[in-house]
Amino acid sequence: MVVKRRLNCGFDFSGVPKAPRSTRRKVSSERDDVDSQLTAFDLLASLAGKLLEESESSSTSTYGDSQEDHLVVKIKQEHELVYNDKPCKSELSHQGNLSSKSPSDNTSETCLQVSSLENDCVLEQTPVSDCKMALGLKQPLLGCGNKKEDCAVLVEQGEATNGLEDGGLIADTFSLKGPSHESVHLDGVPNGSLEGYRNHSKLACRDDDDENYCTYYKFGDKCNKSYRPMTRVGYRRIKKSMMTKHGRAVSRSKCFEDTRTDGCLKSLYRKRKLCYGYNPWKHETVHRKRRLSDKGLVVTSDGGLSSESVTNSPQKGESVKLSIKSFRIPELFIEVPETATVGSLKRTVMEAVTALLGDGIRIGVLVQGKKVRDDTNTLSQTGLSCRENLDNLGFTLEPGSSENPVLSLPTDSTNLSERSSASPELNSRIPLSLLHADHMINSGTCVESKQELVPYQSDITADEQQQPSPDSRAIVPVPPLEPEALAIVPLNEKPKRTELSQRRTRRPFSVSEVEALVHAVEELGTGRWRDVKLRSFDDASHRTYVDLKDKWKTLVHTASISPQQRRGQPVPQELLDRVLAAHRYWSQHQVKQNGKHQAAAMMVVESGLSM
DNA sequence: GTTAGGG
DNA sequence: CCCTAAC
Repeated sequence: MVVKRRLNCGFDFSGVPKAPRSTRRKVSSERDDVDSQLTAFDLLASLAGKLLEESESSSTSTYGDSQEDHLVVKIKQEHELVYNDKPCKSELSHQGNLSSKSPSDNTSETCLQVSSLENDCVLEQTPVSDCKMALGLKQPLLGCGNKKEDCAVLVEQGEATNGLEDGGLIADTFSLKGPSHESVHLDGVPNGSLEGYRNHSKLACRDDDDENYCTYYKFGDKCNKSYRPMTRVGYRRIKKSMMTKHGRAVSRSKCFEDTRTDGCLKSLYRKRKLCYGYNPWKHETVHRKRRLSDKGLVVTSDGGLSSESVTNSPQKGESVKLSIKSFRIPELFIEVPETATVGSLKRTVMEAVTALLGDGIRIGVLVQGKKVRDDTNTLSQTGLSCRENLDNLGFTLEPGSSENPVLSLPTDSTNLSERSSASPELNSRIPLSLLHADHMINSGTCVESKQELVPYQSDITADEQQQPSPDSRAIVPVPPLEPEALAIVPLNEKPKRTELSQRRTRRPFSVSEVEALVHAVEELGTGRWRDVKLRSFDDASHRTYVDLKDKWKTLVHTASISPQQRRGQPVPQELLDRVLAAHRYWSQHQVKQNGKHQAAAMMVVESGLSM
């Protein structure tokens, strides 16, 4: 099996096949110009940054709460088969040795908590000092909940990285620790149980009302090889969700059962800043750990970027008070070789997150788990006029835009649905990735779905999806908490490309582009695609010279077949004739001649003769 | 990093 | 558009 790495993040690839350039390039370079998009998140981030700056001088923030703030990166093994029917203990017994708690990192962090009060968005600065990363494993956690598929390994984040290559860690949970927590954090906080959250002994197993949660450590090749799902021998997939955590309990909304964590907006803000060239994460406050397998590793995040735990305060009059406790990073798929270092893993996750956020994020509103798509309705009309309902209010950070959208996509998916013959309501629940981009493009309204670029999944969807088929974790944006969508998702279908390396959105060449291409090739020939790119498509960042080469290839083919056989947007015959002429000419003259003008002139003559 | 060609 | 090989 060929191991494929999806990111180029400075791994040491020596000895292993290199990842395709096209893939490695993806994360970092294909979003250069996407930051111009002003999204709600931008506003939020800007506000956060502003307030952060202002508060840096006068740090009078609420320290009390801050110590309970921490960011947790959860990684969950997607292959529940690994754990099913296997006592956790047996897997754990010989695995306590990776523990390498490293309280050396004294990085001080500042988290921002966002709350909206009386229509004014207030950012409370809540410094979190000493966000340690101790990538060590705590003692094996022997407890195991009912849902073994949820078994995960908690790993303290830190500098300690050695030994992981050999560890054979099955599943992990990353946790960003708050200052007051020396121990492992569970990724879920029992309702209202901060004490339990802090209690190490209770960390072993979360047993929520909603779900039992087993966390444990698992090491050794035995685990790796014995229980590896047969479907993906060479890979490990780990569900990972990044979320912020807060010690105190918040909403009991069923919608956010696994996300009752407090927010650290700063984290998002900082990620966002990365997109602008500033990389505060270089200081590594992100805590990630990896799961290692014999060949590769896939880290994914849990579903949709759903803001969790919206709390509210008693309201008076018309106003609505709410606070956003946390945001979650959308689905992330990462593959790294097990020979990669932890540091490179960090970079990988960093790049993935950056790429994700860099494409822009939109805010979605959920009411009782249902996505509210009509932006025109008032809150009261949406049913958000009372406090009780506010408990069911949620937000999602949705995949935003891609670069240079042809048309601005509406913030809701109604538009997409309308193009389909089926009912909008139904289609609104269809994972966008299942709506082929080709269809949308060829349907005449050339709107590129932004959402197909960066999918997300809701917690429930992600979790439920992985159960019937580990490999079914398609990168499909499924509206959060709309279980109906599950019936549509082909669970048995094995998506070819998940992870980050999604296929680029198809961007048919326009006639003008074809004309420019033909013109350039007429002068430069067919062996200088880089020059063609620089000459005529230098400003089209989405057109690589490989694209141009490929397009020329198809143009030649198109020009060679009968018009009846051609598909897609018709290319003027005049251009096709020029294509054939240039192709003929350069096939004979190669690229050796530098006398471009002369060559071009000769070509014109010859093409004239042939025509 | 580019180019060429198959998929 | 992706992937790989070759340079």
